[in-house]
Amino acid sequence: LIEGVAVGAAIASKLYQAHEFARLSGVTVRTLHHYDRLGLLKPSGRTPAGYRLYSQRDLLRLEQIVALKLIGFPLKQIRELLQSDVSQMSATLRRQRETLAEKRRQLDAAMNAIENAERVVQDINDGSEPDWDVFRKIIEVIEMTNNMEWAKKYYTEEQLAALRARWSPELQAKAEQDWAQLLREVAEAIGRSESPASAHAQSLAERWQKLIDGFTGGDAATYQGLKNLYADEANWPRDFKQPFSNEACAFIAQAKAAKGV
Amino acid sequence: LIEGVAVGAAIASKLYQAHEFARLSGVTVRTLHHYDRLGLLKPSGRTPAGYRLYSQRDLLRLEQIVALKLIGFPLKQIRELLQSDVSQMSATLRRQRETLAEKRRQLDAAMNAIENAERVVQDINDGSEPDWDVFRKIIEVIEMTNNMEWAKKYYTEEQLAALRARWSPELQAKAEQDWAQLLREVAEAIGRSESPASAHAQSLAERWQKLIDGFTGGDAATYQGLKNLYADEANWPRDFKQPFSNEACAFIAQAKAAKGV
DNA sequence: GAAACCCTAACGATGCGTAAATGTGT
DNA sequence: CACACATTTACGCATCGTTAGGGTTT
Repeated sequence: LIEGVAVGAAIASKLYQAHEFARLSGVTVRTLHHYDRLGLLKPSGRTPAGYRLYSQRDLLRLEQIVALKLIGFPLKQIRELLQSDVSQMSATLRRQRETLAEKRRQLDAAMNAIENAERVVQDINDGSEPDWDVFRKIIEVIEMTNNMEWAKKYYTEEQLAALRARWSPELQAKAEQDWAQLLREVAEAIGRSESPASAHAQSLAERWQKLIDGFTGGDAATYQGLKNLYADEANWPRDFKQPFSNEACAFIAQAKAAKGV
Repeated sequence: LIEGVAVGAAIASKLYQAHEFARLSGVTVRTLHHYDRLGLLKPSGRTPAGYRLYSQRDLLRLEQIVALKLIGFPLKQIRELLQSDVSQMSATLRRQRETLAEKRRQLDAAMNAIENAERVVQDINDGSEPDWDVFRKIIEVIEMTNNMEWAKKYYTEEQLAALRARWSPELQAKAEQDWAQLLREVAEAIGRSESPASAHAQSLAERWQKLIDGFTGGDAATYQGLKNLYADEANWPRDFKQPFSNEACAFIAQAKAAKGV
């Protein structure tokens, strides 16, 4: 008698057991359980023993779910989308595309960093340097690449293209050394209370400018971008450390100002 | 006395409390706890009260962790990497780059599907069709785009470029209708036990070939790719359903064979 | 009786955010 | 006394995979 009811229902529209339905739709039975518990896709019926029974309409809904999942929507949002107004789909799709685009940018940045690190490994393996040094440089390159990603917003596309063409990890390494040396000398000059107007201070200021030009390629617009970057301290990432002290910067600024005198 | 010990340790190398260390390194205190529990970064010491104390060396290690996380390594793997041989870094980096590349491909596929869906929404909004129809088409387009992603591996880059240039969602819709109509007629012909050599069967076979040519653009190499795709049944995704029945396919094949007779 | 399904319940993995409850003292 | 910071413990999130234990029978 009870079976008769189930058969009667089955006549109305073929009902599938979990595994059939799963094969039909390309998902696993576990996934069906999951969606059931989330209230995302409740089976149309149950057998007296509690077995889930899915209908054709369930299949349609599941296909919608799978399609929306394909384009990256989380299940929670899919549940809302499936009962929301279609007129909002346009905006929703656009937002989702932007979300994915952002993820893609991050992936690209990471891949960029890896490529740079791989280049360092290549270069160094020939020199057979100590392990810890190789590793340290890898980390450095990754951090640097990341910093550059962040700094990108201060430059235009053309400026970035020019930078990429000119600025290699080797140049970066050389520049870091030069900056370290120069900053040491500036600190000494400040320690000796040298006048910013002195000939020595002027030569330091000149070297300072040369290092900057080495980075900007002498391009005024790029230089402006760099200045904007340093001025926008409020938006620096927490792990960005100004490479020079404020005193050193002030000293050089005074030296440059004194030049005209 | 006990404090004296802590101070003594602090003299050896400045030690930081959790929140100082967190600010210094750009992570949260919670993250430090997490890494501690994972055994990824144990603080160098503890105060008598159990407060974590971090040293400069800890900072170095944390920077390494952060850098490796930046390029997408999971924490578990980072722990292994930090105690593994540097000589394997090259291969590890390459694998990681490939992993990220795969993720990027999936993102691209999803964005592609969204873009196609957006175009459908645009086109349909003008016709002011019923909501359910709009939504159904969106889902269809997403599924189709996904199928195309999967099918890509059967074609060369040039073939795909040509396909993209020629094959629009509109053409796809038209083609689906045409195929449905043709398949109906073929099924009827089979039902009537028509001879594959009959004139009617020949015309059906001709239309069949025309539809295929419409997709391949008449290019023989693309046609071969398509045949490879259908031959590689073992690798079809679970949700790919052959658009035609085996009987229909056999009937057309016989009709083509009979043509020469 | 056995094969082949079904069910629910619950842990695992990923990387912390966010309390809660409680102790310390930079 | 109170403020700021510390500690441990544990739930939450997202999406199922994977047993485990125990019924049902397309």
